[in-house]
Amino acid sequence: MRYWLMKSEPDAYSIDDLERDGTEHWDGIRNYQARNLMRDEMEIGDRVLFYHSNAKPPGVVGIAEIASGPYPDHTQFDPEQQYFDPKSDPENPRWIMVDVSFVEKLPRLVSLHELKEHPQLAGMVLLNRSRLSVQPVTSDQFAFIVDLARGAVS
DNA sequence: GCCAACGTTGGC
DNA sequence: GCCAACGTTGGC
Repeated sequence: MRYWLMKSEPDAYSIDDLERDGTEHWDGIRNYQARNLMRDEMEIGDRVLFYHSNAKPPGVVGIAEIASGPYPDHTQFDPEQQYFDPKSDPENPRWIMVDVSFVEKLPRLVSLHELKEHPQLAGMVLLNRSRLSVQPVTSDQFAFIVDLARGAVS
């Protein structure tokens, strides 16, 4: 199993929205690196740290899991949609998405500020090339952050 | 709202 | 293929 971190702006879609919905398709990814990870690396059952970006404060708020393989993101073909891509060929869709299911909310938010304080996490993609909205985390990083939220480490 | 970092586009 | 211009992300 692999581990991931996925960002969402809570004003657009929060962990509470995912808890309510249970499962949601992760549309709107328009970055090739993020797309390639979803298309080539993710597997059903992989665990995801749900991260609130552009939030006060930004941080990890919950756990989700990958619930489908990759399939075309329909929003790329709809001119009414924010994520419309006129250059994408319906015969060979440029953008894909996966389904994500709610697992649990963490007992507390682990803020970006707090993540930066732990040398164990210094290698996180989030803390280095922070713009990727879908990024891998190691099993150790994943476990450490969940332990932080649960008060099992400090 | 600012702006640094980064990604994409397109002229050459 | 280079790189300047432009657009987006996301912390602050």
